[in-house]
Amino acid sequence: MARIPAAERRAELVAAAVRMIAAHGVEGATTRRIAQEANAPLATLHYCFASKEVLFAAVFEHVAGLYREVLTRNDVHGDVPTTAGALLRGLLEWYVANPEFGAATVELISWGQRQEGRQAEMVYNEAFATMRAILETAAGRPVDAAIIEELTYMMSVLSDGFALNWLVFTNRTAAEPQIELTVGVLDAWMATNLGDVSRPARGASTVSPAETSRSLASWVSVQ
Amino acid sequence: MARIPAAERRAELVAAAVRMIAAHGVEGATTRRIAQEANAPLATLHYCFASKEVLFAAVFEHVAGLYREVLTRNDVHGDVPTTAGALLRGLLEWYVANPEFGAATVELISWGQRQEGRQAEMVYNEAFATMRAILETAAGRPVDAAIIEELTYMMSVLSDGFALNWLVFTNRTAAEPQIELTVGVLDAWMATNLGDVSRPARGASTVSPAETSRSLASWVSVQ
Amino acid sequence: MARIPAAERRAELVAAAVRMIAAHGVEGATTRRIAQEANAPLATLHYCFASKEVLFAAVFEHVAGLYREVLTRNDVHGDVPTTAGALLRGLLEWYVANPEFGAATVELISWGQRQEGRQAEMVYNEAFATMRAILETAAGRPVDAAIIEELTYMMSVLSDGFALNWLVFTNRTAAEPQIELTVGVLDAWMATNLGDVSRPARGASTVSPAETSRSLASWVSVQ
Amino acid sequence: MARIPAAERRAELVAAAVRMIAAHGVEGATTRRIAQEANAPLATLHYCFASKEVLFAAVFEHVAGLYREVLTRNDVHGDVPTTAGALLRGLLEWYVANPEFGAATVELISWGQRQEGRQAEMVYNEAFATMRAILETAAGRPVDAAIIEELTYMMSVLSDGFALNWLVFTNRTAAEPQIELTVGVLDAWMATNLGDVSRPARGASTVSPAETSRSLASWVSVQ
DNA sequence: AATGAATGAGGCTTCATTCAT
DNA sequence: TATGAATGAAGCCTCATTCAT
Repeated sequence: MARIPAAERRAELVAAAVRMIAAHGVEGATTRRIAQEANAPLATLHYCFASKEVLFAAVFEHVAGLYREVLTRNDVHGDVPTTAGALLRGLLEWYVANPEFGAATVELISWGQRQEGRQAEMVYNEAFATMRAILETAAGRPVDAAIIEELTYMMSVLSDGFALNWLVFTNRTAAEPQIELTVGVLDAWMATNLGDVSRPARGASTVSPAETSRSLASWVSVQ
Repeated sequence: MARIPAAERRAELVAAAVRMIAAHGVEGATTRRIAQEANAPLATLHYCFASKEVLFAAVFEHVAGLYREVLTRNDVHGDVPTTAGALLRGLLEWYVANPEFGAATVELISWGQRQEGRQAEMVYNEAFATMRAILETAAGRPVDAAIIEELTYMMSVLSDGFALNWLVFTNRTAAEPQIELTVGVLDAWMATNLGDVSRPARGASTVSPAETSRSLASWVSVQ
Repeated sequence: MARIPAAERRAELVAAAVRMIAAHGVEGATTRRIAQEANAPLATLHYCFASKEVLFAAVFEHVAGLYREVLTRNDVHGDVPTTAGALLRGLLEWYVANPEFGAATVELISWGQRQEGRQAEMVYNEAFATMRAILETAAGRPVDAAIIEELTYMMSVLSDGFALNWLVFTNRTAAEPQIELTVGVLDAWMATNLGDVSRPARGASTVSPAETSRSLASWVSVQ
Repeated sequence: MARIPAAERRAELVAAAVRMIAAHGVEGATTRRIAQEANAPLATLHYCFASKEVLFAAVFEHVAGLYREVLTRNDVHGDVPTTAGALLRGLLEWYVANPEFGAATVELISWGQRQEGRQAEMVYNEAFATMRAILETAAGRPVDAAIIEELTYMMSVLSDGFALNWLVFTNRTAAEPQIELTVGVLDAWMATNLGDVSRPARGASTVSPAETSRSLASWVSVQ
């Protein structure tokens, strides 16, 4: 009966939903559980959100916002490889620090993919857009879209793969070296491929070391 | 509905369960749907499997077997980097060729992680073991466990990350370059960390013995 | 939503309720829908009417008023058979012109019959009273109550039966002959029981004084 | 847990549904109430009927069957007017003897009219078909379809109108004279109009008494 | 006085499971 | 042994109503 602004109630419910999805999966995140977790009567959930679907849409927005925030927070304002590495590291550390969010995200992605509305895509696209913006700022000048695309794609692949593995094993002691390893993979790829604007889309780089370093030189903005 | 021995029914039910999980997710793979898909009475499901959980355990075994088979089928019997690249490529191509199974696997992993029995770990561990065995055979002799560990870890991270992205976008035209890119990332890392810089991403290694220097010298089996 | 005095709101809410009952039946005429249709906040409905039941009581009054109006409007100020026929015809044509209201009325009658307060009876009794008054005026002098009773009863039976059939089939092309037929039945009965055999069904009576013999002689006002 | 043949259970549920509809209206005939009235757990209702809608379809069939039975039982195998009068009287007496069924029927008709499937029409059409068959047999020879149509239409109008009035007032002492009156109305109309095959569809009969009796003579089968 | 916010009760339906044969 | 029949628990959602302002 406590009079709580609707906006606040909504936020509470979304947070509770994330927690329940993390704990019991999308399947187990029932309206009852979510409402109870939010300390609200079941009917209140439906007062704030017309349907579970609508609530979950808000959850998607929330998760997308979290990603944006994590990425923004980890922008080191360095050159492209440095920034990309920092972003990836930020994501991985965030997963390790918030195991529930990793779990919730994986659940949501795979659930959202079967729902109407392509909400899973939305989360990805927003994350891609944020990465892209940060990386373009880091480059300090317009850069080949294809390369940015590849870079963001690999960052998402690596962070997702890391997250799935972490979700399964949640081995805290292994996490740190795994982060290093994963970031190292991105670094290795950037060292080998970054800066080569004319690099063919397919196949491993055949760029000679000399060429690689030169083009890389024009990439790493000294800012 | 002809009376069919329980043993046969079990296999049918597992297959039906896999199909239903692929089609509707773990959430949507209800006992009713599975039984119907297997052309069996609902009660038969519980006659063959004590509970849904037990049925899903069998499903996990089945999926683990699929992974083993995909990996085994893609063993090119080359040196380590070549073999690792081929295994990864095999996984990614398998995901692209069977979009439902990618979805089903992700669902199962994240579901199994919440259940008793660590079944998700089992699937991973079995896949790791298979990769390890193949790579050790490729190496031709016992090798540093840590390096194999890193390699298999990265292969799983990359294939999982790829799978998740593919699950969301299922963009067939983008898939091929993404496969190249993802395999290329593994290559770059192997080249950097194992020493092989110029091996082409696809096909048998054309790396010259000279280039295969340093760490790789002790690694790449020329077979 | 501008603040509107309660008195005005009451009328709006009753009108909205009638519309919603017509459109969705008593079952579907929820407080929410009624409030929204009246462009009023939901709480206002309960501010204006203690309960849904009270609102529906007002709806009954409204419907009773509609009947009174339809009957009054169709008073042709002829003799008794002519007037009775015109009243019945007026009702039937009203049903045909307002299919939703026929539905709403049937719904309300059968709903009201289950509620406390005998509101369905009230609507009938008011309609009977209106018919009685019109017919007594048509007779031009006090007449045998039993005959008026029979006449009004049959008018209600015929109009209700017509309404129910029309409600089910809503066949516009069939409606006109059905009206003729139904009015014709009343005519036939009046002719048999009141003596007027040949009065045309429609328009003013052309019955000759001579034919208006027997019981009707004491009945039909020549005015 | 008592093992009851499904068919029996279904019949019990349908009967319970009719009783609940009569008592609380279609609106108040909730699955819970129906199940309880049938002494069955709620889930059993959905085991026997896929949905409330399906249950209600069965209820419609049941009611249609009752009508057929009442009509058949009241076939006196006389000539057309006698038979028609007997059928109508049978219906009215049935309503008086089973007030719940009248109530349930009115509810169902007005509810069914808003649902998919035109089930209300089905009930009517079946009743019309039964009447038609009985009357044609009574005529002893093929007769003008239009006249049978008019007759059956009026029988349904009169019985429906009677039922609605009875539903509202349920005045047992008034019922008997009302039955006489209602049947009398049909009789009067038949006496005036029956047998006139060429009678225009519109307006009261202008048939002279002589003509009427003659054509009637050819109608009333002496059998 | 008027209304956003909130809610207990109950709506229909589906679930995994067990019973009785 | 297999399987139709049956069911308690729980799913999401909407209802009329009341509370607090």
